[in-house]
Amino acid sequence: MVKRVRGSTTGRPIMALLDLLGRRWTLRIVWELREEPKRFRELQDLTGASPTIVNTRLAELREAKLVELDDATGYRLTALGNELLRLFLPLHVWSEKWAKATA
Amino acid sequence: MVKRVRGSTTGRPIMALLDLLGRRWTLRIVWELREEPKRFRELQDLTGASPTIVNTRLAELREAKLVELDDATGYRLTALGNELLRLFLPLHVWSEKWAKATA
DNA sequence: ACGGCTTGCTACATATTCCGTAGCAACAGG
DNA sequence: CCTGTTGCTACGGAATATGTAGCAAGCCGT
Repeated sequence: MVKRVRGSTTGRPIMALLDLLGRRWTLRIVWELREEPKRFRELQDLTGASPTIVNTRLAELREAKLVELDDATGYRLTALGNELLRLFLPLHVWSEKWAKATA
Repeated sequence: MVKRVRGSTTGRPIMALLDLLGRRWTLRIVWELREEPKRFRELQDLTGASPTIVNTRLAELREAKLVELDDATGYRLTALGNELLRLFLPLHVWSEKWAKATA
């Protein structure tokens, strides 16, 4: 497994971030963790992704220090991950507007 | 080509949006269009993605009314796309902080 | 009218990634 | 023990991405 981030040879953090978030299920998983911690299988059921992918994405997110595993409660966002999520929260509102515009 | 958005059977716009943005190169392409319009080959060179994918993503983004093609200048964000981008701009600053934290 | 250039876009074979199912080892409770 | 839950992995087939080549249409200069 390659460590280097795809398409981001520039070394610019924003590129690495866009690459990380631009992977199937990554954004969705972060989103599902927005409120309460979730178990591995919960994330599986909620997203509908295969365990292979859930595991891979969780590993990437953990390495990126956006997600951590608390044995007692499950996977949850780190402080850093929460900051990121907060940047994404306006998307929820905006997506409603977008849905109307594209309908 | 399937119209229905992957993994978003719920009908919730946020899921459709997260799915659309969570595809390889989508976020990156939107990002590259943040300032000036770009030509097809410019996007190819900037991102390093294959023309097949660039074309596919541009088609998706155009259908989502986030990107449009102006013959004179190239691909650019629509008004809607610009709104979305503005929600993402704080990512740029945050990514620097994130890079330091993960280093 | 011809060559040379750029435009958006496509074909096709290969490589990578993802999916779906099954199942593992560790642990907890009954 | 038996059963259930935990995180996680193996593996074969399906979907997606890559990399290279090239097409048709338009423009520009000669």
